[in-house]
Amino acid sequence: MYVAQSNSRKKEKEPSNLRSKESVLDSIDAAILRELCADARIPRAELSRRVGLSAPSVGDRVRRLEDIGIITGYGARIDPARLGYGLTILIRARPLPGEMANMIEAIQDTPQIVACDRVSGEDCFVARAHVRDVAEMEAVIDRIVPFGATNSSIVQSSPVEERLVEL
Amino acid sequence: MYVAQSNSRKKEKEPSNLRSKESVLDSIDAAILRELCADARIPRAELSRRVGLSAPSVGDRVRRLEDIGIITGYGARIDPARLGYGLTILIRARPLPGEMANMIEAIQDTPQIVACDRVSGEDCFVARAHVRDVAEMEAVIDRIVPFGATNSSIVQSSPVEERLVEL
DNA sequence: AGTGAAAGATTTCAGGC
DNA sequence: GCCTGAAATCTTTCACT
Repeated sequence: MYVAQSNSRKKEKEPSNLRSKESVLDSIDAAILRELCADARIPRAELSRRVGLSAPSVGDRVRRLEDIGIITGYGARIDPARLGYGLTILIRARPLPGEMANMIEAIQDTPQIVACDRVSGEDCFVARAHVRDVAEMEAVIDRIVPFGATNSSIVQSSPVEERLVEL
Repeated sequence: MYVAQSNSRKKEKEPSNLRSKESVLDSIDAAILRELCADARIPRAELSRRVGLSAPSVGDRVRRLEDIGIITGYGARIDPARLGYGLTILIRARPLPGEMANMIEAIQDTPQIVACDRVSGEDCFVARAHVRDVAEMEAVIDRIVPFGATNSSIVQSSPVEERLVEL
């Protein structure tokens, strides 16, 4: 099926600047996301300089990225070690039959656990916790153990620090 | 050894407001951290209103929290699903003898992997990746498989979304 | 630490290309 | 969609309580 797409009646605009309503990002949007992930509080003037656009245009794009849900918010990064939580641990857990709800509740009610995913496969949960020492690690594990099997590991290093997917 | 600490010559200040140089946070610091984690771009005036302190004082505290390394930075939160990465997967991996360096390199060079921890115990690495579909999941795994054993899971939900440790 | 005000930036809004 | 320029806000800093 052939449809003439060129030379149709339309305003003479740079085709490369056209972006479909909610799909892909152009290279400038990608640059904006990278800069905002690195520093959410960068001034608009500095941001616009780095991506090569005027401040109002950058403002429009940032607002659009927020509106369509690509940017969901802005947060401060906290160093748990400086708060006294010197150990980061990962806990894999599989609830006993009938204990799923109790295990979820125990995980959510344990403040040292800062993130938890439910995953497919043998393990059911993978949780991340920050603790002050091994004794507190044990205490955290003991909150989950009543409801199933756990397997804990101490994080030694992070070969990949939190980063953005390819754009 | 007895040293008189009360009634010594000092300015009459509220003892509860004294904070040692780099140790604990008072409840206002904790409130500031919570607010900034929830919204790093909150205006100072609004922040000071929420924590019940004047804007200059809040500014001082935020600067201090940055200076002593508790706040390490500010970042934008991105929704990978809106970028087309509809699947989040966790990959546990253990390198074959002599393949440790190659596995680390493969992990770091795979852009879909957005975080990776090296942990103690049987598994050596726990990586998080965002992929567009199962085919891309397979492609990511295949980049690591040559260097050791892997065990992959699909993230189904997150009972605990990224949150701050107790303060 | 708080208040109040002034100076410096930033974000936002016009109007035009 | 982007730019220049001005208005409205916000942040920062300073002096003083």
